[in-house]
Amino acid sequence: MAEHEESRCENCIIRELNSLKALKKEELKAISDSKVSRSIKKGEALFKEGEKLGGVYCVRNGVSKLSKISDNGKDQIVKIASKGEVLGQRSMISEEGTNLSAVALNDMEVCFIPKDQITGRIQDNPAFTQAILKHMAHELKIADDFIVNMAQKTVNQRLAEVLLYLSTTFGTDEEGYLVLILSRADIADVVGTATELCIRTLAKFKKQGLIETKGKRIKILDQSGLEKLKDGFQ
Amino acid sequence: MAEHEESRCENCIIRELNSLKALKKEELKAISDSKVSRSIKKGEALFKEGEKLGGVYCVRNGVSKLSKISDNGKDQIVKIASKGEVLGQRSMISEEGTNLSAVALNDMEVCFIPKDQITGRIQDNPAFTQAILKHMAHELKIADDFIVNMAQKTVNQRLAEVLLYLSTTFGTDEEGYLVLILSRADIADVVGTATELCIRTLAKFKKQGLIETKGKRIKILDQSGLEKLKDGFQ
DNA sequence: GATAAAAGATGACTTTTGTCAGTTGGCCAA
DNA sequence: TTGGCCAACTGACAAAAGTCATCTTTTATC
Repeated sequence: MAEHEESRCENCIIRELNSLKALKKEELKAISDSKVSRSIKKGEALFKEGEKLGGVYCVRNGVSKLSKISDNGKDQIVKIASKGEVLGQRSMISEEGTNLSAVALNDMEVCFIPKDQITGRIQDNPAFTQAILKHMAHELKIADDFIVNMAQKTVNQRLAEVLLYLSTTFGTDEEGYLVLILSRADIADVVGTATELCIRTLAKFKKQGLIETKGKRIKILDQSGLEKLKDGFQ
Repeated sequence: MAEHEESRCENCIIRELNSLKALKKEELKAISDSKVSRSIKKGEALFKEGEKLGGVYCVRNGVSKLSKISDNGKDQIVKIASKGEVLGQRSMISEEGTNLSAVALNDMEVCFIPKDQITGRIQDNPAFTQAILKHMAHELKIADDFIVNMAQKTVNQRLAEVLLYLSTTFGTDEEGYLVLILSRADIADVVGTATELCIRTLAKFKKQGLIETKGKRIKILDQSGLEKLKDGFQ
């Protein structure tokens, strides 16, 4: 029985967003034959830190948080991954367990691609390897910037930055509210602070006319105000 | 006039420490012919953030700090690089200016390898590309861990961790003092705090019998005490 | 729609961290 | 030797962040 056209990797537009676009038709066909589609419900984990993965996950739909629990038991969200992102790639290449946990922030659809399909292509398709390398180099730059932000900026600045990031990355709806809705606790885990302080700071932003809230939904009212704040001009 | 044997890349043992070991004899010869050796005095910069690099620097001797100035004007040291490290590699691959500044912490000897020597090898030697990829994947894991530490740990914990890191990475002299001697300001810039708090915290550690100091030199007295501290059991 | 559970919000307080204004002490060069 | 300079150090205070207890609102479920 033939699968639907759009469920085949060769026809999947998602791959234009990641390193898989460097693969040839035949290679994609082989991957498509061995891949497994999976639905992940909001709140479910794709994998947990330390786990040995048998392959990578290509995100077709939905959003996932990648986090790690520090020695003091607090969770830190390191990245928010959505459509096109390939999860588990890094740990597969360095041949370790995953360093991060991946939990769905809303309902997701992912394709699981077995390990040997990826490692095989890294062995025999230099263009693919180079694409991953370039992507990883970029990720490393982002990580370095993140380190500097966490180390040197205040919660105020970091929260302002996160709100702007959510706006530019995931966009806003017709009413101007951020499309990606996170719990206050999750926002705090991205910012790297306690939930209470996150809530208080949001309330302060609201009082200052920078944002507006409606339940857990957030609307940015003064983008340039937030940008100034993030750069330290308070 | 023939160069000294040990100044040729083919004979340089340093390359065993990095991705260059994946190169073939002829490739190394070509690199050797185009490389330029350079001496950097303590305090001098190899490059500054934002600069476009014409190649990479392979560290033969000495230690360099890699840092970035945050929007608030404070410097954050992201990495301490020594013998074998290749600097500028990441920015070359992602074809951007450097994200970090590199400043010598003591007198250094480096080899400058022109850009096209590296990009050329990435194009035509898959083993080399894979070696860099694997290294970069590992660096990314370290960066993620760093993010979690900066975000979730106290200055106490982070300073304890830095001292242990300096000890295991650069070792101690006959008297037990850390071999790599950093100014208090540099230690503070690694930890991500103000110099005064760094000094105060060192004084506290001293009072607790965890360390001993003599001028700017530091000796670890109670390693397991520091390890407990770093993991949050104070 | 009632009820329980979870998430959001707030007050009061403590701890941690940052800042400013000094003093001390070692090192180098004239 | 002396003066100047810089890094190390200290005290006093202010600001930022974390914690705990409690209350309110929202959401989910029967």
